[in-house]
Amino acid sequence: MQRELIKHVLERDDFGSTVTVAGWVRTRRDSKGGFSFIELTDGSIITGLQVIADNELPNYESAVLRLSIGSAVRITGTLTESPAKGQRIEIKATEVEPFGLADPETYPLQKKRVSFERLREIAHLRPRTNTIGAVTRVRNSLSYATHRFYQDRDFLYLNTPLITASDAEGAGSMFRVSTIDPATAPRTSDGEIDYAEDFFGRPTFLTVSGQLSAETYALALDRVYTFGPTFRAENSNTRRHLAEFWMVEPEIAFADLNDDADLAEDYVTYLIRYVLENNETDLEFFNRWVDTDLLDRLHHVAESGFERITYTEAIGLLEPANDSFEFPVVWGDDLQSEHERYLTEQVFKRPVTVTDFPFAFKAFYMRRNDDGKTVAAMDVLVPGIGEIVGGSQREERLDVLADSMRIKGMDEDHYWWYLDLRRFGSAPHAGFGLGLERVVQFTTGMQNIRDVIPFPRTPRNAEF
RNA sequence: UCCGGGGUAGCUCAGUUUGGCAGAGCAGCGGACUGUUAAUCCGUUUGUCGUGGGUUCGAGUCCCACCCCCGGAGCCA
Repeated sequence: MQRELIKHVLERDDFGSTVTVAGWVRTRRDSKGGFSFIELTDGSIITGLQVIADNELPNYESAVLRLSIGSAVRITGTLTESPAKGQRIEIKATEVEPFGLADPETYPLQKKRVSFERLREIAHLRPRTNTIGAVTRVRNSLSYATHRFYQDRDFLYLNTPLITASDAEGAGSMFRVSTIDPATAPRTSDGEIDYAEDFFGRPTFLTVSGQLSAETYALALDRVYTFGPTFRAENSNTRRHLAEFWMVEPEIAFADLNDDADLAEDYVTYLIRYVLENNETDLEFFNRWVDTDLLDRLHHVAESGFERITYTEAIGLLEPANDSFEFPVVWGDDLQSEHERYLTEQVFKRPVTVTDFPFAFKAFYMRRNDDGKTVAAMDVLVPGIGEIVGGSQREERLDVLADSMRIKGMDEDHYWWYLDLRRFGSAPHAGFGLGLERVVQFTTGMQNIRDVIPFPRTPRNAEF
């Protein structure tokens, strides 16, 4: 169907030309001067296009006056310089072709602001709002920029499995994948459900990370990245957690923790600069309506970069402020949210990369440092969100890895292929995971992660 | 899962302290006005007070149980 996207129409200045647009009515205002104003949006840009519909139109009474917020319509008209403030151009309609109308008595969206909580209950209609439309465009930009960043650096895009048999990757509870009907489940002699009879002949789950799979390809093809959905069955009820979210996981061979941190910081900086350059109108909208410090903060990060400190240095910075914390700062304990916030929001006022955490509370695959106490791990923390990146240099020494697994109480037999990577042609390598939704939050100022993914999956919520 | 706050008109909320006629703004609808743009002005319709029990002459309000939402914590990205 012939029509031009509004974002392109708004750039034209060939007044007098004929243009056709299609979209959804945002508002209609009738003038007794004998015409109506129609504001039309089509999702291509946050700005609406103003259409003047004169009552000389043959279907003015039957069509134009029935257009209310949410109605779909195609309009052909003349590109005109706008005589009034508020817009540079407008369309003087010569043809108005309505599609589906929207009964204003029952259409849930209003001209006025609708709360984000309410919009989550009508997630199928919320993409029609300014905010969710802008979030969607920024999210798209971040996805595109991700591929550009890694492709430009010779990374291979790798698809790792969503269904996995590793039941202890160490990143929280998993969703079981099964074709067994609980009512007629096959049982073992001791009464347990017999997963040997299940589809894959063993217990299987939705992945909590593609990392272990990605390592196998990094140790063959040098540099890879995954970009896909990830699942956590935790009963998390916070504005920072989802049961289904999207993660980007690069994995690089012949690299140490410093290379890893460099890559993470370059990548996040690239993302921020990309949306600053390509989503200007959306970011201005967020800066005005959602978070008035947003643009200052993004420019500041894009220019001043990241602070990088070790866990031990972080403890040293936190200890003088111990009185202000609910949880005391102790070397050997993991950093609490309040500690992370203090570092990014009070001490440095910008993103902070914390490295070299104690071995005791980190994952088995992280490379043990020479001090015997810490591992080559890193977290990238940002103001307002907390952790957006978690990564490490991987343990490439077979004997040390096996030792770590024993200490963590893991069954080496389940990881025979992972250990094989260390038996044959092992090499130093590193990687990290970046939470896409948390970056969307950081770059839009949106407070709740449920509003930066099209259809959020959280405990008790899978309606849409 | 734990702690705190909340659930009353289509939406946002007041009313709960001290039990006594179910309220306001916005939206919608009707009208006025106007190159308008969160338009403005006048008029007007709208209720399973989250659900189920209980106390009481009488419960939105008090008691008990449960459900859901939001924020904080934990888990993490």
